[in-house]
Amino acid sequence: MSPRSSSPIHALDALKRAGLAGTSAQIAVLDYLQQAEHGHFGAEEIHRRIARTGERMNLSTTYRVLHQLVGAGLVANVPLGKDHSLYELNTGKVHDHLVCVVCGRVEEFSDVTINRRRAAIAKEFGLRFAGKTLALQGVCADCAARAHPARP
Amino acid sequence: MSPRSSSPIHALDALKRAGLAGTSAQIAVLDYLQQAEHGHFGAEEIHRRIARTGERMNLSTTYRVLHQLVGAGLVANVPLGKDHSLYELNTGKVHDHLVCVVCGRVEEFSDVTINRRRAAIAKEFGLRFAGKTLALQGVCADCAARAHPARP
DNA sequence: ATGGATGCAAACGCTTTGCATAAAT
DNA sequence: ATTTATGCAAAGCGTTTGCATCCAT
Repeated sequence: MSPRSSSPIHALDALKRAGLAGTSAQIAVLDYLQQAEHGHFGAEEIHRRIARTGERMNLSTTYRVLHQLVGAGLVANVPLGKDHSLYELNTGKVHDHLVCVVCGRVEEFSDVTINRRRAAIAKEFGLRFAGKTLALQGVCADCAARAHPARP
Repeated sequence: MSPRSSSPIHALDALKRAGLAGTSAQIAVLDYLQQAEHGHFGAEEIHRRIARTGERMNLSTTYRVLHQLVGAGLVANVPLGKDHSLYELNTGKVHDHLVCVVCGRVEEFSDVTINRRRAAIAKEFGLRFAGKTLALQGVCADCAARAHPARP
């Protein structure tokens, strides 16, 4: 893997620009999410990973920070189905997700046709658009192969 | 309103055909969902409404029955966003939902273009399609008007 | 000294479970 | 007699909250 080297300064910058205090907890969370761009994580996981780096932080703080970051528009919380919602860096790009129900892997995609229809439909129903949830669930190729090794 | 008159016999029929026992609890739940076709309800709500009819049923039984019905394909559980999932009669028709984040109203829609793109994308990613979640969230016309009565 | 951020523990809402009872075949 | 469904109460899970403390301005 080639994780872009840690960028706590960059994170601090972004936090300040977003009007947040830039506490060490905020930095730790945002920094982790930035390193793992295009990664999708549950709050527990984020917390656990940060704890591993030595940073000592309470889980409730992780939740609180996550809320702040979402509020500030730096992070997005994506509902991926029932009882499954993850946090990701908000890149500003509209996209949706594919989720493997076996291994939990998450991929992103973006489809202009879907996006257009989606907007049109909301308008049609007089819905002042506020958000969307689109996740395709299924079994990814790897997991399918693993389940039926006979027929790869 | 014109609620099609109660159809416990029809419900029992459907249950038997689906291989379920057809207990009074199962009948009550399915019947309620059938009467309210195109309605969307949380487990609590279903339970409460049934209780009102005199039928005495425990909430956990409601959940268990709901599971059975979903398993049998008679009912679908639709995740409508974070911490929001409702049960609806499974009519077999593919459709998605619009949700008003203010009043909670749920509308259904079905868009062939979206459905097609969705299938194509899943295939493209090698995802053996298993399900989808699409809900558009926003403020419905009524709630918008209520919020800004000056500018209807 | 003021306001926000934190840890901790306790509460939360929704859902599931264990177990003993009851019903149905 | 065996299986299946039910009620009840308790636990579960992920998340949120109250409160006292801590930190930074």
